[in-house]
Amino acid sequence: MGRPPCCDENGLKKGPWTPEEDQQLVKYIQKHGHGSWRALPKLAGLNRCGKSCRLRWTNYLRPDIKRGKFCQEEEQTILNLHAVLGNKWSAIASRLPGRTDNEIKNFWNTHLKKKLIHMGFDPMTHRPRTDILSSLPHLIALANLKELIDHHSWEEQALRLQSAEAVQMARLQYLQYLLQPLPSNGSTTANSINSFNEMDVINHIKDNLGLGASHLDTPTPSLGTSTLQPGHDAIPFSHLPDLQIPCNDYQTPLNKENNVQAPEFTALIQGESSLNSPWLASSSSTPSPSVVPPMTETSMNNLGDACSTSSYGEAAPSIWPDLLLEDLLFHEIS
DNA sequence: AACATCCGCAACCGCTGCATA
DNA sequence: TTATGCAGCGGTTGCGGATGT
Repeated sequence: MGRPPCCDENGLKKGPWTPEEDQQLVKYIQKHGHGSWRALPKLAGLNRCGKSCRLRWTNYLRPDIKRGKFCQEEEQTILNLHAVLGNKWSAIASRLPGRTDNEIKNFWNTHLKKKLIHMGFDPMTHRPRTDILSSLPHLIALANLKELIDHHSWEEQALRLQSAEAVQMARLQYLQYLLQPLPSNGSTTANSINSFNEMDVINHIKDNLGLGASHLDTPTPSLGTSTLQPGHDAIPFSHLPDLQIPCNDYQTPLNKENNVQAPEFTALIQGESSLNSPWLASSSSTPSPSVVPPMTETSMNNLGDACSTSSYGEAAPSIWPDLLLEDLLFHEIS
């Protein structure tokens, strides 16, 4: 409370540590333990503040630190834990032996966060982003998810239920899109759904599905074979609590009332479910060149099929973008 | 080859929570 | 109960190397 920064005192050294300083610190701690961090620098003969010494030790010099790249399992564990705990880096680090909170935080900020964003997820909520353009990859992934499930007997019944839930979510996204303005490019007017320019919508769909003009401009399907490419990145849904934990009252990640000792949580943080999931299994054996699985003809159909059997559509307002997108996504291409 | 930009990481800063007097 | 000191945490910064132009 109102204390001056410790390093301001007496011109204590800041910045990168030299090998000599490292050696001095390690030597002292190995001999005496760190004891009081505030007292340590003087005792160890270092011209540093205690805080700096503590950080250097915990983040770099500690003998049990594991160095090198994060493996697939570690990455999945971080995703799982972050979905539950949020930015509680030290809590996450405590579940990853040899990794420091700083390292995990850096890895999150430089890799995982971007990855989730690219896949159409909000990195804070781990849920699909609410604007359609950024969530298109997610919708694509959902469709592929269903396709995948249809070709696996693996926990089929349970996953079908989850798939149905996911598809419902996709439909919700879709509706949300209809209720949001497109980014303005001069030809559209914000906040007015009736003022959407038809070509804008079509172009956005084209751009974001990565489809050539022919796919939308002609009725001939040319999306290639309908196989899910195993080399592509795993769908990250396995870490989503509502898809993985049989828990109806899941709340926000930061809600301290979550019972983190529940067996479901234990399974979650150990990545049991996700490690057994077919997409992780398929991706772990192959490098992941692309974040977004490709949309295939079959996955398009699957998404369409699932949506056509849902009751959600009946409640949707009957407006032209609805029909247009239904056509584009579910009928025209197939 | 030179310069600009991007990226990853180590370290710092400021805040919070806990222990203690 | 309040003030103080400390350790720990999370956000942010800045440096150096890698990559692109």
